[in-house]
Amino acid sequence: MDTKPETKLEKNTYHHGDLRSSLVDAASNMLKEGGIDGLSLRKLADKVGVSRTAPYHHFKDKNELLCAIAEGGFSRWQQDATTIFNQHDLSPREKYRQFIQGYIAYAADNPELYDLMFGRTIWKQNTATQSLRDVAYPSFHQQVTMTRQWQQQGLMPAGEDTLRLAQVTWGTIHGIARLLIDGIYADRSHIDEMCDCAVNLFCSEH
Amino acid sequence: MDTKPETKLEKNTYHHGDLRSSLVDAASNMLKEGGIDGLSLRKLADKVGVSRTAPYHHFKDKNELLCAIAEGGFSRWQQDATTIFNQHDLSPREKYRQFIQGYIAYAADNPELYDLMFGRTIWKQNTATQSLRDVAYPSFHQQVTMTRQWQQQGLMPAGEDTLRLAQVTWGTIHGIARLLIDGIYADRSHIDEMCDCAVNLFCSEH
DNA sequence: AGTTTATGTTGACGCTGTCAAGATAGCTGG
DNA sequence: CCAGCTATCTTGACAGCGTCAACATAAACT
Repeated sequence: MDTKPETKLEKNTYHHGDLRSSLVDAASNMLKEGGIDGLSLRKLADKVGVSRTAPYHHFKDKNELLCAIAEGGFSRWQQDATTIFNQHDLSPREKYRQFIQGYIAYAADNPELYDLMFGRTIWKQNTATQSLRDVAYPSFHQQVTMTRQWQQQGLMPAGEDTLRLAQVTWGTIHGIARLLIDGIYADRSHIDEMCDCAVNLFCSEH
Repeated sequence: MDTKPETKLEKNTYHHGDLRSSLVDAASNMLKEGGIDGLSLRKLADKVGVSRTAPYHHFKDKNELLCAIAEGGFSRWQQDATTIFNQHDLSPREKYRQFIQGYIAYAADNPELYDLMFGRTIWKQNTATQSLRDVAYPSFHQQVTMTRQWQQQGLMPAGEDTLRLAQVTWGTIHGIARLLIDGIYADRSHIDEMCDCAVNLFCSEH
């Protein structure tokens, strides 16, 4: 409600006190609004109530700030994913279906964040922070681990190489997610049907 | 070899004569080098040998120029695709495999162009030119037509809704292509194996 | 208490896309 | 052939961007 950055009381001190996390929070909101290009360090500093270059004492450049935001995105998705994965009362097939739906729902609910997490801005230029890598790589690797498990459960063809199978299946849900958040699949009402179709293709048993 | 834009002879006239297509050509090269963000209208004008704002007499803004480049990309891919599709001596399964490989090869060979053609810059903001739509929409639709044919040939499951099946299969190759060109799948040497794996999953007969 | 270190500020630079206004050349009609 | 119109190209200007350098303040440590 305040325009001034007074989270508690009297914050008109010279030092902000908690600028770094305030920046990440505000930047996450700005990202949600206008995407990566719409996230301006100058507007961000203005919104938090500091001068233009204050953020540079907490992030080397815009890329480091983006990596910090992405980090939060991976943490939150990791939570969602494990929640789905710990529903032991579901059949493997149903659990896989819910995983796919949850994945795409996360992307559809946070399109700009997903674009940041899995887009070229960070990975193509190879500018990921070490701490981002520490969160992201396990998330990538988990896809392979889960695929191996699905193969052992007889859900997915055991004959295929696990890594290739994981690449293709993740590629599928990533591709559908991207086509949605990039505005090519405009109709969001058929997500569930697409997920069902993908499950039918990938999973043998009914 | 020339720094001056003399394609034939004496072009030091006030009017360039063929500026529009020169711009699209040079812009396509710049796109290939530095991507969408690296494509600067000012540098482009400089490279072609005109002033900063000359391009604005041929394109309303940067978006219109990007749409013109994308248009060329769709035309060229359409040619590649029909070439593959007209190889009547191949089995349906082998033809599908080659289609997938050709698709991903096109993306991998022209990563920035592919990003432009199927990325959010144009489609998310809904800023596609009419003439771009006229080329792109048939290309999107062709995916559905081909899928129906593959279903009729018994290559793909006839029970699935054609549109959903097309969305999922295209999503798959699009997703793999994106993960490659966005730098997440760094190793390009396993593309063929991934394509084979996808074909195995999607196609019933062996 | 004095010095170092962390943090915040103002100024400046070069880059970007794009609008406005003026200059030039080619086309079209009398 | 010449007047006028229009398409094209020019320079000037503006706001916005990321980021570096230099300086100011406050906190922390010796």
